Amino acid sequence: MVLRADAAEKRQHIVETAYGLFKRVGFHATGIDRIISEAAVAKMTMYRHFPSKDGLIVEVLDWRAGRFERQLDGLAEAATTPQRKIATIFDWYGRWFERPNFHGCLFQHALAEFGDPEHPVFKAVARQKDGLKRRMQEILEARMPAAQAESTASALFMLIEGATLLAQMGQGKAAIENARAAAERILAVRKALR
Amino acid sequence: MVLRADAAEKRQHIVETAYGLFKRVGFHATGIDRIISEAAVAKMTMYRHFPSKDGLIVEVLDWRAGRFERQLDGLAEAATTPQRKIATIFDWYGRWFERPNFHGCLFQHALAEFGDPEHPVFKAVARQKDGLKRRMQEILEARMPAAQAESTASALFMLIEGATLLAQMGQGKAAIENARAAAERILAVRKALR
DNA sequence: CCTATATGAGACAGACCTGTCTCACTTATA
DNA sequence: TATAAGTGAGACAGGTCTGTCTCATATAGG
Repeated sequence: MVLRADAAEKRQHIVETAYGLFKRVGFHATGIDRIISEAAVAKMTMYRHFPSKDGLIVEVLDWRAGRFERQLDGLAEAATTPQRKIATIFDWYGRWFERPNFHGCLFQHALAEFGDPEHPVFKAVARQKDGLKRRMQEILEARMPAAQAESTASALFMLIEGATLLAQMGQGKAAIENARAAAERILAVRKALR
Repeated sequence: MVLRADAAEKRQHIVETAYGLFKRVGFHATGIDRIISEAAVAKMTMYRHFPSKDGLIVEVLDWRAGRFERQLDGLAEAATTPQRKIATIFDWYGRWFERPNFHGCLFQHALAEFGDPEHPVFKAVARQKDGLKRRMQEILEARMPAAQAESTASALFMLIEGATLLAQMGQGKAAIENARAAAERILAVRKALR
């Protein structure tokens, strides 16, 4: 029972179309009818690929998280020092904030609409956020003890999430600059304490 | 044409009931029927007090923002130095995170569900967030030049918003500690540069 | 007492929601 | 060519949504 190539492509097309709508309109505010209409797909095609709307949301989030991780992996490869690896993450956010179709962080939005910690969407958000925090923590562990790396990564994470919020309110440019400056100070002090 | 005392109380009761539901359930996910049922109020009573659901949401946010500002005002009065005034804000968040009915920041959630900058709800969110950032900026201006106060306030704001996000994911205690430590370092460096 | 105001209860409209189902059609593979 | 998977189109069910409307009732002030 071979899955036809078309089927996989169509499935991915639904994911990306839903992604665009969820991002622009919101999760609850985006109806199934609108997703299938914009994707030019029959309703049953969508329901054959995904168990429910919530299931589709989780897949969209996981796909988006994977793309994010791959992009950061690529940037980290080119960076030589831990300090520069961290900088490339801030670079990524700085570029993201300036995109014309930037609408804030989809994971922050998902957390707002699905506040139940037992809900699969909540868990998908937690996976992505923990992934980013852990990524920075592991980078920092090359330069400081694990406990220090954790608290420092936590601070950098908070700066980035706060900057994303400011960016959604039209202050992205100043936010990423201030976040970067604060991060450099935190890291400089950490280094001095070593 | 005297407004009866009952009417004003009932109006406020609707606001606070809606607040509890929006906070726990979300904005789009909370229906009018549920609000009036929980408030034990007729539907027309609600629609006589508020022009629409969106109008009610804005009033809920403005009321919540006012309560927040008044609480911070009270804490700031007791604090002697700018440094301590800032600390009382972090204290407030630390206590908030530990509350059993903490469900994250209602304004962050509103921003997630109403992403259009022209929407009245978006503007209400921007007012609250700008208010917090400006509050910290004005405190810091007693100790540093305005430009430095702005970038420092921005960094503190980002730490707080990021900590709120972590708190919603069950890491409130560590988050506020790390945010406070990062803030102290940023302020210490700022002071040294003075 | 009498009148204006506020309310409770609930029907109602019109739209939208998720999810299921049928049926005809296309297309890849064996 | 024959078979089966995948699809498009759309009806359909059952529920929910916001917002309007009517009507009976309660109450406060003149």
